[in-house]
Amino acid sequence: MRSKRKSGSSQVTIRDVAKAAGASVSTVSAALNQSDYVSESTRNKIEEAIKQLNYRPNALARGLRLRKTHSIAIVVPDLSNSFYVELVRGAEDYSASVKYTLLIGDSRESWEDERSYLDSFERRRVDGVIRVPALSAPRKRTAAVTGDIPVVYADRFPPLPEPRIARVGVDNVRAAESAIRYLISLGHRRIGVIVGDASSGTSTDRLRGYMQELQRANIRSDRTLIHEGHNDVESGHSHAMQLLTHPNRPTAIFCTNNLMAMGAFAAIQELELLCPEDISLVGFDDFYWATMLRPKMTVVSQPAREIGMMAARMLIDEIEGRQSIASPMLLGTKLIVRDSCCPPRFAEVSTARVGSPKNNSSSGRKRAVSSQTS
Amino acid sequence: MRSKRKSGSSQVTIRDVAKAAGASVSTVSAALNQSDYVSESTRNKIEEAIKQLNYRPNALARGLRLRKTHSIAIVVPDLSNSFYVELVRGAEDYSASVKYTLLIGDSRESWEDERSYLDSFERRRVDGVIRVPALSAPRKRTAAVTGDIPVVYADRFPPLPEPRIARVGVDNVRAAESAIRYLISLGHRRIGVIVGDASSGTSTDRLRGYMQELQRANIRSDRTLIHEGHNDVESGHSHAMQLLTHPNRPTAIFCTNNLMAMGAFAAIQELELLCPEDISLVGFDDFYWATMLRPKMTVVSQPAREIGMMAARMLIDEIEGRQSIASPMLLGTKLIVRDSCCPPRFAEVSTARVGSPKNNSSSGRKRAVSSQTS
DNA sequence: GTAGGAAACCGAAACGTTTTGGTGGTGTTG
DNA sequence: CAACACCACCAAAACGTTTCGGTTTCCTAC
Repeated sequence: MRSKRKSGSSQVTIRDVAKAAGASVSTVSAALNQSDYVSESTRNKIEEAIKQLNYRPNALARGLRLRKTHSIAIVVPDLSNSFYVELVRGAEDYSASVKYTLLIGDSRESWEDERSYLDSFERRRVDGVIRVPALSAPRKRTAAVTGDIPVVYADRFPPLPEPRIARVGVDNVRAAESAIRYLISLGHRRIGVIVGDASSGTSTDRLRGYMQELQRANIRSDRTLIHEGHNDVESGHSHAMQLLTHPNRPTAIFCTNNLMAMGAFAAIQELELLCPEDISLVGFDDFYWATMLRPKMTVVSQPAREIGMMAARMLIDEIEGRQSIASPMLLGTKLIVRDSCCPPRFAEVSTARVGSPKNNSSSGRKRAVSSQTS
Repeated sequence: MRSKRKSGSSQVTIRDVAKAAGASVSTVSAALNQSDYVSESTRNKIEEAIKQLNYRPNALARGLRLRKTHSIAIVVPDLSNSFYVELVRGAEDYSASVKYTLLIGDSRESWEDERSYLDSFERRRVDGVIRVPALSAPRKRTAAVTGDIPVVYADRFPPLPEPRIARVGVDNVRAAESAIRYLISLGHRRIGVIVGDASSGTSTDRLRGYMQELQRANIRSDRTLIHEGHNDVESGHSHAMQLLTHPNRPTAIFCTNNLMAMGAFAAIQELELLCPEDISLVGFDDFYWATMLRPKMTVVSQPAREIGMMAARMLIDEIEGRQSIASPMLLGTKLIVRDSCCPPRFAEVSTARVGSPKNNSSSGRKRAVSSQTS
């Protein structure tokens, strides 16, 4: 009973074109793939026929025959995070420039969804896929699901490198270090950190950067200052709440992704604390709204678009059997200083110091103040 | 010289499965499509073989044979706008629930890009497509590019309805009316509006709502208060600047999309005006950051996800030849009152009023105040 | 004991491309 | 004139599925 499409011509094929142009199927095909020998006159006749019949080549048949679809896929964990939209656009731009189509998947941090996307892409025989694994994705080799096709990891990657799988992202350790170094330079000694889910390598790296930089400055790390969230606004909010209502609260907070930074920002506002006077805040990933908030947020920004482009490039290089960039390709981050940080109000610096408390207390305070006015 | 994939089995096909299971190709196919008669024992053997060989059905071949891919596509104009991400997710959720795959395109408001997406989807023989046309898309019938496949318009649609093409969105006239009515009830008389590109029907509808509501309140509309932007932050910013630096500036501004509202918000901040005391602001589309700004922004919110779901539903209904919802399906909007509006400071109400100025001035202010506290 | 029919399976033809290996026809060269 | 190269074109065989019609086997009923 189901009424099918339109009336007449259900599908116009290359055969129809051939007939109309008085040529053979193979000639039409040759003409289409603008190679091989086909005379000017027949080429014209063919183009005419194509326009006439409104012929659309069937990519399914083509892909089937060629065993190649000229398409790649990307699956990101959260399209509502502008960082990933930027990343996708980078990948899109590069693929378009080399005539590949990009298919997009949004796993919403669910391994189930990611798996189903990968599966669907694999059935569709994409030539390769860029993965930003969901947090809940298994950390073991997932060859089972991606099968035989080329993969590159972007942004996040599993702890131990897999043989034939390229990676591109940023140096998260150094990125975090730069943020912490900056805070320390302002005089902060009690710095809280809200990292993402430990299951993502990025979070552990960023935490490591935090630790290392503290250590370098001879600041004892305090476990109560380290909170683990889930890369979303909610957890940023709740963990910031905990940090801020702690009796001996930090003078600065570093959030390792933009959504958690937003949550922390909201928490600060709710508690009616002054930012940056009462509490300094550093976020991760630059995003448009960061400049729209008051105070404008200081962040360490990642080259999202470049990561996407690089990932696509490395993937397509691999697909076409070209030698590509060296695998763990790490791009640089940038600390963008805006208005959400300043020296701590009462240079609590002192209390964290190692030496005799009183001396350091006063000198520490002076130093902090002077560093503020400088 | 190009090194192909892996080593051995380039592709395992249904034939391999058949061989391994000691069955025929047709039986395996029957087993896969869980219909038809196939005995328990052979079904088991087949499943065993599938697992063993890690067989993945080839969607290309399947689609080719079936002339149906069980996939639909959506192309939205701006993935960095959370409204469209929500819309996409709605479509995704519905399609997934009925076992369709959703392909996503992000045209970035460029007709060239949109066209190329549509083309690519069409070649891929998706079963249908949801379009949110780019602003620069031609307003005439675009059958040429979508060819024969079912289409439904979501959110935006061309001025005159096309015969077999369904539409789903919101009633933009009433949505705008509700915003303006609210502002008027607060006592505003000079209300600026920044609408999107006139080429999208949504913008003209929203402008019409604005006009109608003013008229209903006997307020003469002032052409200098009407600005046409481009649905992006930049133009929101610049037009708000113009409105706010105007000698006789409005007491309230209504922006017809979220990005322009952000731009206006930024402009207000830059001019160091107090919102809402100096200037009230109403945005369009709810978005997460709206609650994070100070003041929290009052917006008219659209059911983005539902629009996406509806669009997918209507499309798939049409694909499967089912009777669907009546075509111009308009969902309701909601005015979400937050903190970005209050009665105008000097009830300039009076000047716009028709009757005796002084009376209305004072009464207007009082009324507004009470309506706010209620 | 045989006709009838259901159950379980199978072979082969399509779906719309690309590609391989040809086939004539036309110049050019020794 | 034979040999050869080259040009423009074509027929047919894949690519990996699904489906249509047919075949075997086995049971039941008369």
